Amino acid sequence: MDNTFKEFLQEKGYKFTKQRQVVMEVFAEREGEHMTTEEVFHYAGKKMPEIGIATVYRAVSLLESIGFLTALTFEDGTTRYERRLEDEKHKHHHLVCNVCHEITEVNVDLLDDLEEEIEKTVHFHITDHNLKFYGICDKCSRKKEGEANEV
Amino acid sequence: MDNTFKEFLQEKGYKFTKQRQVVMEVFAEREGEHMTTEEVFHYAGKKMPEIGIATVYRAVSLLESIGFLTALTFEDGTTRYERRLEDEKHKHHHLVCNVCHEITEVNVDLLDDLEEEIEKTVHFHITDHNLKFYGICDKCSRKKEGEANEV
DNA sequence: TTGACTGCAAATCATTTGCACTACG
DNA sequence: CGTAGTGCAAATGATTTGCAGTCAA
Repeated sequence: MDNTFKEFLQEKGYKFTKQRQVVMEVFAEREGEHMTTEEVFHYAGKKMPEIGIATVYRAVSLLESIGFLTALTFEDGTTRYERRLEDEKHKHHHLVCNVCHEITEVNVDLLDDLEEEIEKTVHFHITDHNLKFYGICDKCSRKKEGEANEV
Repeated sequence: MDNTFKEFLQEKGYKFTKQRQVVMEVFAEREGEHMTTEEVFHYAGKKMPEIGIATVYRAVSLLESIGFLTALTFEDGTTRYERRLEDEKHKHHHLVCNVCHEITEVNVDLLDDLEEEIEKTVHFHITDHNLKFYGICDKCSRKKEGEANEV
């Protein structure tokens, strides 16, 4: 598995260093998580205590630029990263719970029609889009009901 | 017109101060612009040189909380504000040009169906959504063509 | 070997906060 | 008049950068 990581970097002309490896491993071992750089640093530190946070910042932004990661920006301004899956087509969007702040994913391809419509109407060449839904997840809304009954 | 501003604040129990007035005026005079707090500060300073940036930060976030403004967060992490129009229904989305960074607006209501679908499928109660399109605006793509021809 | 990469600490940038002062209601 | 609101400067938090030392190719 490490080998894939190594190639990923070397194909693009970057060195495969221990710290980059560690950062990549953190993402591989935490599929589905959306981590801030601080969080990545925290997990990376468990595997390699000497790693510096500046290095993690540099690694994470490098990995984003070469397509290993995708950056997500939320309403509250925080930036989080997720591992970019191989199948690029598979565009997904995020549901952000306002209570527990958990981020889940949904697949909706309907946006393609929308883009086409906009391109024609407004003459704007769309290359990317960003859709996030905010609300309350199932878990939290059940919890709320429970609390209400306790009164 | 100032009177509306005054009421807007006083109805919610806030004082109508000169600095808040100035900030509101800046937005009123720049309909359609999406400004960072720094930019608001800059324009406000022309009307009232003594105003402090901390006050502008405070004013802008107050105005957002009482519905006079809407905050927008972009991919690059910047937060910008736009004046919230009276007709809340009128949900619009943003087109962000990657070249000139100009932000334009589009109206698309199709998202409602999408939300409904998601609510049913994933059991997530959606209260808000955020959709942005990134690409190249008409103006910039024409400019690019021009440059290509110059070669 | 040697330039890319790293760790560290200092710098930067956006935003927030403490505090004494001011002015709106 | 009394308190919410302000200006200023210092504090904060996230991210970046300069630099001397290190290590992958």
